Amino acid sequence: MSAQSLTVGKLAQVTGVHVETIRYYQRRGLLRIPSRPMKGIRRYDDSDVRRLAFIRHAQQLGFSLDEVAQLMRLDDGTHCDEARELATGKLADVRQKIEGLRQIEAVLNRLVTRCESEGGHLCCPLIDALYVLSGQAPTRPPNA
Amino acid sequence: MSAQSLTVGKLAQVTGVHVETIRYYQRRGLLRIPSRPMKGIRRYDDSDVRRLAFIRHAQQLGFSLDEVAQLMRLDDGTHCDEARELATGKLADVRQKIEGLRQIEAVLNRLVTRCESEGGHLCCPLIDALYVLSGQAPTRPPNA
DNA sequence: GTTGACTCCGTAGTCGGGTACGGACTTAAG
DNA sequence: CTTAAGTCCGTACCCGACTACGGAGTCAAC
Repeated sequence: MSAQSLTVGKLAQVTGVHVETIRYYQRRGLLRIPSRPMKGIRRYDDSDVRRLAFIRHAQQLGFSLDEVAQLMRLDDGTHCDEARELATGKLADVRQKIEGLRQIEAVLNRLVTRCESEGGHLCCPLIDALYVLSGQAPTRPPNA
Repeated sequence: MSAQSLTVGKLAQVTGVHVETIRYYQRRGLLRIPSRPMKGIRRYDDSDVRRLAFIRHAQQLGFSLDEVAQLMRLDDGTHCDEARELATGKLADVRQKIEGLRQIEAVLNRLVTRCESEGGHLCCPLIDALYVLSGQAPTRPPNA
């Protein structure tokens, strides 16, 4: 059931990507804009379905749309090195994020545990700690 | 050298938080707005310095500004349980993010490794894989 | 008493990845 | 032939956390 000659609506349906999002990707240059035959409706095919899958997969691995565009431009079999470099960089980013989150996890876990044991009668050790906290956790916590 | 009677500029200087950001926090209700004596200039003190530190620390642990506001409202010693609940929830979030990133790391690592060994002559295994990738990685990859 | 730095305040813009709206058009079904 | 659904297109809006701008007022030094 591979797809040939789909309308945007159908393309959206089979890929699970909203019509507006498809148009957004086209504006961003991630997806071709098929010509419209005599002012008619644009038609999409299997290659568009595949491209949308590519975009989704790359996004799931943490690539931004700009990076996805870069990757697509490298898709001619002769730029394997560059693609690998991009992925290697992303892998480093991911590992760094994991490390940052682990530090956060440790601090948060310590605070919660302390709070549970010391309990809150007249003060909450957790909230008190937030005023003071030394620079253990990364300076760039959320996202980045 | 604790601070008393600072101007916004000085407060910004000692806390490292930009003046505009301080005003933004005030608009969001995270920081008090001292009254201005006879149309003069607003004065800040040590408690404001401490509050800004609180905000920064909580942010570093991944709390949004709305959550920081919540935490601050709980700072009277009698709401330790609620605060702990917030932190416990955040801890769960962080762990989930770590798990997601670990899956991403694994996939990315596999792709890069495969790409290195198979090398790119006429095709790049990495890019080819992005078209196909089965749903291994989390559906919500970046941030979230 | 003037100059220049700083403050106050409202409003608007930034980034990334979309989502929503609305009018004009085309197309398929009845 | 009409009507309803779907398409096309531009534009504006959303989130969160800021950042920038610009005019008016204030304050301290010289």
